[in-house]
Amino acid sequence: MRFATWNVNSLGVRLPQVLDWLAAQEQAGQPVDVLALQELKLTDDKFPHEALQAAGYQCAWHGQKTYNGVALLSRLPLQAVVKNIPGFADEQARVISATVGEGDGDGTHSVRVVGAYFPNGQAPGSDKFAYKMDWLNALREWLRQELVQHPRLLLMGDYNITFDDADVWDPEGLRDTIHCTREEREHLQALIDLGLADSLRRFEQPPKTYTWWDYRDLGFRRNRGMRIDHILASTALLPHLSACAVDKAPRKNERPSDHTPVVLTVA
DNA sequence: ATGCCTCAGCTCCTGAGA
Repeated sequence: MRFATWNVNSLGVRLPQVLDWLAAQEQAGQPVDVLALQELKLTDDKFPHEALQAAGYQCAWHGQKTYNGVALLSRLPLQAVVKNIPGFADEQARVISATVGEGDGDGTHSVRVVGAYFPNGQAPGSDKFAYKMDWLNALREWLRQELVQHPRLLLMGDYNITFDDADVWDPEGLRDTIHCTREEREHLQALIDLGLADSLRRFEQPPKTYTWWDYRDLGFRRNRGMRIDHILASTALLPHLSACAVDKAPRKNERPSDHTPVVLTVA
C-alpha cells in the first residue's frame, strides 16, 4: 500500500492537480491508496467528494472557511473517522483520522491513519506560537493513547517543524526562526519518543531534500526550501516500510501548491 | 528587509501562510 500527504494550499484551486497526480501515479503502476490533504480552505459543503469518488477514492473531510481544513482520500473504506483531537477544544479544523483496511486498527492488516495540519506558529513569542505549543501538547497526549489502541499507526501531514539543520536550506540564516526553534523540535522529538519514526530518513535521500519552497524569490528554482511535511510510522509498522520519497513533480506545475507530496510504501 | 508570492474574502486591500 502507498500512503501520501500533501498540503494543497486550497483544494478549490488545486483539485485538478490532485486528480492529475493520482491518475499519474496509477498509470505508473504505483497507485496511491491513501492520501492525506491539508489546507483545503473550504467549508464542508464545498468539498469535491463527487469528483474524487469518480476517481476511485472514498473521502472523509473536516473543512473550514478560508483557512485550514483536512481530508483523507482512500481506495479502501475509511472506518471510525475522528475529527480533530478529542478532548482539545479547537475552532480550527486541523486533524482527521480513520482506519484503513480490515479490522479496527488493531488488526493485522489495517492501519490507523492520522492526517494533520500542524499550526504554523508565525513567530516565537507570538499568541500563535503559544497556540502551536498547546496544540502539540494535546496531540502528543492523545497519540500516546491512540498508539496503545492502534499499534499500526501513521501520522502524516504538514508538521510545520523541521527536524534539524539538514531540513533547512539556510540553517544559519533561519536559526531559531519559526519551524526551526528548539522548542518546536523538542515537540517533534517527543512524538518520536512515543514510538514513532521519521519514514523518509529510513531510506537514502538526495541531499537538500525539502517538501516546501517559498513562492517568492524563485524559492523552488533555487531549492531554497524546508522539509516540514512528514510521515511518522509506529514501531509496529517499521518492518513493513519499503520506500519513502518526496515527489517534486507537482511543485513544477503551473499555479502549484507551495508544498509537494511525500509518499510512503508499506509492504 | 516591515520586501519578494499566493489564496480567500463582506475582494481593488488585508491577513495569513512559512
